[in-house]
Amino acid sequence: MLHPPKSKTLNKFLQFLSGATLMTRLSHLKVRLTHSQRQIYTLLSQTDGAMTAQAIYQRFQTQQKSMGLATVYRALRTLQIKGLVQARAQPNGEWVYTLTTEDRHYLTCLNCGASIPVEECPVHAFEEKLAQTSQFQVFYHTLEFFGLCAPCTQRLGS
Amino acid sequence: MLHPPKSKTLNKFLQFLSGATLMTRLSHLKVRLTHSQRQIYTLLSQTDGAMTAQAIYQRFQTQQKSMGLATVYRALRTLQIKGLVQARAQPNGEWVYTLTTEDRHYLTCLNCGASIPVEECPVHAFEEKLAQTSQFQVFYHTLEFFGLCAPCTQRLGS
DNA sequence: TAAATAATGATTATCATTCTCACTTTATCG
DNA sequence: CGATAAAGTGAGAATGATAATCATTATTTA
Repeated sequence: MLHPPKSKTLNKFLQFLSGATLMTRLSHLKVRLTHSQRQIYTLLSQTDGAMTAQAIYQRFQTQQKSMGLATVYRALRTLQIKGLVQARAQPNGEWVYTLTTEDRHYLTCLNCGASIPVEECPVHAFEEKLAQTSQFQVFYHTLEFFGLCAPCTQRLGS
Repeated sequence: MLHPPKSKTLNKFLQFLSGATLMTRLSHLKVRLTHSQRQIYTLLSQTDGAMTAQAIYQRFQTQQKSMGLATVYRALRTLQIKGLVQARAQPNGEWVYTLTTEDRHYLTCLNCGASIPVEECPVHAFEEKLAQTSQFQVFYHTLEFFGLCAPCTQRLGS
């Protein structure tokens, strides 16, 4: 049984969700978010681009009510398991976090680490099919092309 | 760790390459590999599945001629820039390395970290088109679906 | 309201990865 | 060839992001 979301934050966030994955994500919404989780979710929704856990921590340090570093990591993990937030590893090893509604297709340079978002994506239909045919509950996917960007190709000679 | 065994020799490896990306990778094969790089390449070609840098280091420790840890990391980075080796971040933060000929499509559970290879892939054509229309030199791509595996979905109640 | 449960924060611990620097090997070129 | 430059290597230390600990506080549940 599904409890309908009641808070305004959740309603706003629902506007982001669409399509077949909506139901799977909704099933997780009945679990209330803690204060910290909601704060982080709100921050990510207001931020252009991705943030590292450390950056999120720093941001809350500058506010009246700070948030412990451990809480940031715990909340991010919980938000991921709820399907609301995704993590992506950068070549330098740091993880960046975004809402699962953000861009998630990149050209990533193996040399300088630059990540260029790709607009097009041929796999949304595949994702839905996969979610139906496998027991796996798909929240989001990442399609990443690795190689060398033009400047680095030139710089390295080849 | 979770990859099915694949073919290993350089000749066989070349069979996997096709179309536009073949030339770009061949251009890198001309560059000589150092002794360490070749050793790591050979090890990966003889290993089923992916290895962490630490595991590679350990493996060479047990042999007569050991290899420094820094060298392992340096060689892996160089092999990546040459387009011969790919790295993939696991949810626990560790990186695993495989030849760029291995499977690279997964269902990854956000809770337990299990990665299940997916055979099908709808983006190979897209990759070639992308390599031609962008200045980016594509070595390989990763298509990863994140969510919860069946056991974890049940375990977490939902 | 009281007891049970979950979340939090300050701190410490962990550990994969990178850096440093002295040394060795390989490449370049007169 | 030899000399010199350039690149690669290894041992160990430093880095830094993330996880673990544990006492305390907030939130649910009955």
